[in-house]
Amino acid sequence: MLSDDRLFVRDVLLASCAECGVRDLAVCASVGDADLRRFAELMSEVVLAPGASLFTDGAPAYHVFTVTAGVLKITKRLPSGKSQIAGFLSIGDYLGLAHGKTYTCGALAVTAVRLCRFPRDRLLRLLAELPPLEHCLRARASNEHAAAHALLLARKTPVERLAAFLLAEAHRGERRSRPAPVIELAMSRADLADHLGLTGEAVNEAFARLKRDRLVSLSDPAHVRLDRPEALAGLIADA
Amino acid sequence: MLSDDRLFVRDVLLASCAECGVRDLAVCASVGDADLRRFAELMSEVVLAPGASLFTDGAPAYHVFTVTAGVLKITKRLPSGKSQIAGFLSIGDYLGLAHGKTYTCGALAVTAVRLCRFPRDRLLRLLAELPPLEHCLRARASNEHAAAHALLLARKTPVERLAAFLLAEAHRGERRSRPAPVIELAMSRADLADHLGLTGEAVNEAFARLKRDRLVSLSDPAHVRLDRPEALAGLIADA
DNA sequence: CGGTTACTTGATGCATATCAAAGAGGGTGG
DNA sequence: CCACCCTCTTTGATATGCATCAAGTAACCG
Repeated sequence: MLSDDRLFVRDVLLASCAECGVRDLAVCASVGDADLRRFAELMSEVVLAPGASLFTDGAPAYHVFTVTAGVLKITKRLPSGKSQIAGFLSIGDYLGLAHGKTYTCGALAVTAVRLCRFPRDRLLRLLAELPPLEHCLRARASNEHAAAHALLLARKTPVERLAAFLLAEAHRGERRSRPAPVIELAMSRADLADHLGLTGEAVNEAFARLKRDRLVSLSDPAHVRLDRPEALAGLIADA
Repeated sequence: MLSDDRLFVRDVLLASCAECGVRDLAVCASVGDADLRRFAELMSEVVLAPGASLFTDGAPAYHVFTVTAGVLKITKRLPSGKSQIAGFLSIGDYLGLAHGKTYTCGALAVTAVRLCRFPRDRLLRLLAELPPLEHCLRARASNEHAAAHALLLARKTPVERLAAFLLAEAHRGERRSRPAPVIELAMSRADLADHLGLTGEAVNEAFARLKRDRLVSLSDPAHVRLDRPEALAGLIADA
């Protein structure tokens, strides 16, 4: 996906961020006029053609960006190898400020895109001196992370949900009795169904399938033996 | 749901938390022996019969609890008025430490339950002097909150997902152009479908239904006019 | 003007919700 | 101790809804 041939970078230094028409839409608005010059000195401009990749999931995070025009899609690699679109960014949004040293997601241009680019390490040093900007960045980051995470969990089959629940219960039980091969379900099927977002019948059918495939065995409705936990974990497509 | 007749509270002060058999399973383990006496002085014991309510969603949060036996279900009231089971708690878990002054969820006994009860305000004062305990509490709280939130979003129809997305886009657009009656979708149907966890056809069908019900109108595939945003919001059963 | 891509529409099949009812377990009262 | 009733669990039949497959239409580009 590293189609850098379609990625055009022009190190054009604007006269000043002060002249930026979209400044008040972005985090840049929280930089006072006094500090704006030092801020602008870090910046260079990037232009992407539609479909071009800005950075990929897992790549070293050298830069932080602010979108000044166009739309990008943020992709997230799933454990299964496939990737899903976690969200879209447009004018005024920023991206690339990962916690670690690599990007935790990929970014591709949907339309033609124009961005302001900041070297990550130099921006981080500057952040320490500009509390309002840092605050602004962190606030936006947490918001968008939460929203993005939400939709990724939407598609789950009854078997997947039940498997996830059983493994979670087994894991929680491990802190008491070590091997924890049998878990005790104190709640009714109806409560379990409610919690998993299913009907009682669907929960039962899911249990039936797990039993048929010899993944679990039930001595009675409340006691579930996990015969092949690793196979159970395999059912959960993506965490 | 306030079946307090079935809620038996015995103010039995244990000789000491030091004799507690499940202490090492709970957050109490992070209280050193030296501080344990002051900690134990706040504690009283509570016993619940199966089905009994410990506290209800929105009630004033006077106490914090640690489960020493049995299983509770945590219920969360949804905007639509119905409530859903957000999770189950058992031995070693604690509950009731809300951020505000009221409980953000309800708690009902599934089996017979025994708990240790601590007055919230006095515990909070003690927390300030016991950093390890506070750290332990906060860590557990964030984990379980995140896990609980995840499953609540599982059941969404294509129309609900699309409506939520359109409203989010409209809201995001408001920071640029004020009334924002028309939103521009730069991304393809396929990208949109991927993001919403649907197929392109399902997205289309959802658009068709929204058009048929006069909630939105499309001049072309990329421009969506929200004719009745409030009705759109009504489609989203629960946030 | 032909080719390509994206959007839209229709037909089919699978999976789960919904509706309905029959067995299993536990508790109560006779 | 037994019979009865009640709740929970389990099973089956039907219907809806979304995915999948397949084809047609419209816009864009060479």
